[in-house]
Parts: sequence; structure tokens; C-alpha cells
Amino acid sequence: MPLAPARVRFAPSPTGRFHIGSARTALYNYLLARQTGGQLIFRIEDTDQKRYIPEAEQEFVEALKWHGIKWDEGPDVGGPYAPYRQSLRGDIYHAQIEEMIDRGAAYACFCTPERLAELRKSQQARKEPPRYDGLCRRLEPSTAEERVRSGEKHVVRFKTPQQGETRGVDVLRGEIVVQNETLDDYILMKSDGLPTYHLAAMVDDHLMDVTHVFRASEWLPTFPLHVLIYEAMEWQQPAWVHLSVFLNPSGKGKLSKRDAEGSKSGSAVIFSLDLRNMGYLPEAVNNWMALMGWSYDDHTELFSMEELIEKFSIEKLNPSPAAVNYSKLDHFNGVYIRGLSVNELQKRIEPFYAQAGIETSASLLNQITPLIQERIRTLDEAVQISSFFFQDEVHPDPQDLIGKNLSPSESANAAREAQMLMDTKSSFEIEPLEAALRDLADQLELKPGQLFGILRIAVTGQRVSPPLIETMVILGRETVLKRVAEAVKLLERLNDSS
RNA sequence: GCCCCCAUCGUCUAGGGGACCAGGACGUAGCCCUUUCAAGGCUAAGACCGGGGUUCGAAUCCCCGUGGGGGCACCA
Repeated sequence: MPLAPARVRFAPSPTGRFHIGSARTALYNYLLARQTGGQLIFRIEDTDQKRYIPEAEQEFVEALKWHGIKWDEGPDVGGPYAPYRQSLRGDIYHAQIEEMIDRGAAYACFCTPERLAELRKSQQARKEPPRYDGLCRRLEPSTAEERVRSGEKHVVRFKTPQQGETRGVDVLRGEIVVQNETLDDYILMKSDGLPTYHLAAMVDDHLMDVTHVFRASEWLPTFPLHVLIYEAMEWQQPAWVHLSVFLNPSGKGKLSKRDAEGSKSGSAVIFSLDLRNMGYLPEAVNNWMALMGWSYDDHTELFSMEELIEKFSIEKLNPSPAAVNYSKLDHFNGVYIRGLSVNELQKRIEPFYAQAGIETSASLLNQITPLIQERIRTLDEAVQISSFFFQDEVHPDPQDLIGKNLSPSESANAAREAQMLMDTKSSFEIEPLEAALRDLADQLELKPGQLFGILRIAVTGQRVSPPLIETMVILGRETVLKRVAEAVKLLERLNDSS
């Protein structure tokens, strides 16, 4: 059954980097919008002038694009509900707050931060929950209005009912009931004239006709307030969906950079752009993220963006917190890398060579890529595993050159024989070369693995490499001969000194 | 301290009263394949937090406890 077109929004605050938790929220929003033929709104919630970071918005845009999440309305593309930047919507909030005061749902408060701090202190000393004591709530509306008009510094608070209970419906959790007496008279408008999240987000969501609100479950504690605001203004509530939080890989605490468990970088990678820079594919990251807190069925785990759009459903969202699992990300990334065409993989790998200062050629890369495709889990590993292709010489550890169960002189001899064979062999192609080397091993009474092992280290300088014969053919006879000759010298020296 | 949320293998999860001696995936271990490493194939170990109810019957519903998480700002 197709759902009605959903209007959803991704509304980050430009106060920091783009976190994978935000990415997942944005993804779900995007999926629902696309699935239902609705719109995704990108809104900037920049009402905190103290924590504002100018570069943040740029990172959001870059990260969102990397993920492949596109929005229909936003500060850059405009739209019928513009502006999409809260700092530009001051008049709207002021009009709304005025109406709230008129309705008796909000009031001006002239208490100073100092008084509030003291109040909190004494309440805590008495082991009472810290809450506003309602001093200004008891002011006559007319006198409050006068003081406001005279320019007295003030905030505006929500007049929370002091009895009864508030019920809000979270789609994942059902009805959430809270006693009103446990709530506070939250500040809606700060003394600088800018709204808090509570006011701005509610006003915007309503005015922008948002139908579904996906947000982090950190908002659950103030959820009743938001319901109360909607009720006071007699607005129709959206469907509220509080997404579970991401926990550290250890399962202890909210995901933070500190927790390095299971991560290969020494600290948890929690920013989208860092994931990108480490060589993760956006399609793998999306797939991985989508599955933390959402599932489709028992046996399907691989989803393209198109499939996610088709299969996503709010009902299958899971309200419990999820510990991130980086090894599963690695797995997904490997799967997606293997699923790429050689050309596509080559295109994605190229920047990582450039970043490592390695100059590549398209034709060489074209030969190398299929060899490493099933051996790498992240794009940057391509560089590590194949850099020997691009170096003039390689520097193997002489000890590594000794063949399995062989002496240095036996190893040197085998290398010399191979060198001779490859020097004189007419064709330097995969099948004949492999056959010839196997014959040689046979003659020398070596296992192929022993001979190949020596050559592998000699030619690549690494214990682990792409398949040997293919590698040598790509490298070319001249380079191979040179490197084997070098290895022979190293082995002979080893022989002499031991 | 107060309020709220959550609770199935180490992790992500399937499960929404009988189909469950609980299924899948990652990870782990073993075997096979193999010139290294991977990839691939096969196999194994591994969970319903505890206690009360309700019911003929509970992983599934209710209550309590415990554990975990989140929040308690003129931040979002």
C-alpha cells in the first residue's frame, strides 16, 4: 500500500562535524521522501550564535552529497517555504511567540541568569530537581507586557500545565505518558531574541507542513513539551519517530571518538567525511548504517539505495540503542568493492594513489585493479598492497627471501635458476611462465610454494601480494630480472655472513 | 538525585502466544580450495537478564526487580 507523500526534514545545527548518527537520520528521511514521492527539506538550525561554526554547513552539504542524499528544498535550492535557515526566520518566530503569549501559553520572564543559577544551586542542595520556580509566571500579563515594551531584558517561557499528564505518541514506542509536574517552564525565546530549538523546530515543522519527524532519541525527554506546544497552538502533530542512539563499539555509552574498540584507526571513526577519506564506499556505509536500527527480513542484508527506498519502512525501525560494528562495515565495504566493475574501482582508487604521492598510469592501473579487487576491504588498502608496482626498486628484508625450509644458499640458487630461466624464456606471459616455473621447481626438487615464495618477496618486497605470475607479467621481464638479481645478491651476502 | 527510553548469541538483528530443542549476518574457530594474502565453499561454538503473574501453552502479554542508555542549559 503506497503511503501518502511525506514531507520530511533533515535539520542539523551547524555546531560541529557531520556525524554518522546524523547521516543515518538524514538517510531515513531521504528514503521515506523518495519512497512516498514526497519532499526532503534541508533546514539549517543556526539559532545558537555561541556555538556556530561557519564551516559546518559546508561539511554537511559535502557529506550529504557523498552519501547520495539529495534534498528538494533547502537554503541552496530554495523552495516554497523559504527561508530554510532559522537565523533568517526571526520575524516568523516573533509572530508565533506573540500569539502564544496572547493564548496564555507562554510568558515573559525577567529573571537573570544569576538568579537562575542560584535557584538551581539551592534546589540541588535540597535534592530537588532543578526547575524554574515560576516567579515571573505569576506576574500580571499587563505588567509583564509593559516591562517588555520598556525594553527590559527577558526570555519567553512556555507555561507548562502544573497538573495532569501529557501523552505523546512515538511511532516506535507507542504512547509516552509524563506527569506535567515533572516538566519545566522551558525557555522558548532567548534574551538575544533568538528562539530555542523547542520553538523554532516546532514552528518550522508546522509551517513547512512536515508530516514525519525523525530525530535522535535524545529528544525524548523534551518530547512532552513539544507535544504541549502543538496542543497549545492547536496544530496537527506530525508522526514522531525517535531514532535509537548509536553506542560505542563496546556498547558502553554514546558513540564517541574515544572508543577505539574494533576500529583500525586507533579511535572510532564517527564522521562521514573521515570514512570517505579512509576509503569506504558511500554505498557500503549507507547499507551498514541503514541496518543499525532497521531490518527488512531474515535473509536480506545487501541493499542498494534504490532497494532501500523501496523496502524501507518505519514499522521495522528498532527503538533500542545499537552499538556500531566496524568489522561489519569492513565486510560490507569489501562486498561492495568486489561488486564494482574494474573501471569503476579503478576510478575510485586513483585518488588514493595521488594522495600517497604515487603517480599512476591508467593502463598500468587497469592491469593491477583486477588483481587486488578481492584483496582489499577499503580503497586505501589498494595503495599499500600495490605500491611496489610503482617503485623503482623494492627493499625486501633479506631474511624473508629465504625459502621455506631452505638455507640461504639454496634459496639463492633457486632464485638464480629462476632468473636464468626468465631471462632466456622466449615468451613472458602468464601460462607459459607459470608452467616453466613449476617445471623448474620440480627440477630443483622444490615445492612450487617454496620457489614462488622466494620470487614473491624478491619481486614485490612483500610477504603478501597479488598473485605472483600475473604480477611479474605486469611488472615486465626487465624489472623482474633486476629485482631477482638484487635478491640473489642479498641472499649471497646473507650466506657469507652466517 | 529526578524523569524518560530500552532489554534475544561478543555485535547488528529475525521473532509480535503454539510453526522456536530460537533463524540470519558480522566476528571467532576448524576443514576444503590454494604460489602468499584474500575471495569462495563447508562445518562448529555462541543468546531469549532475573522473579512473579495471565494462559492449556510465553522469547512473544502484564507487574516488579536488575542491567544498559538518554536527558535534566538563555545547546541543539
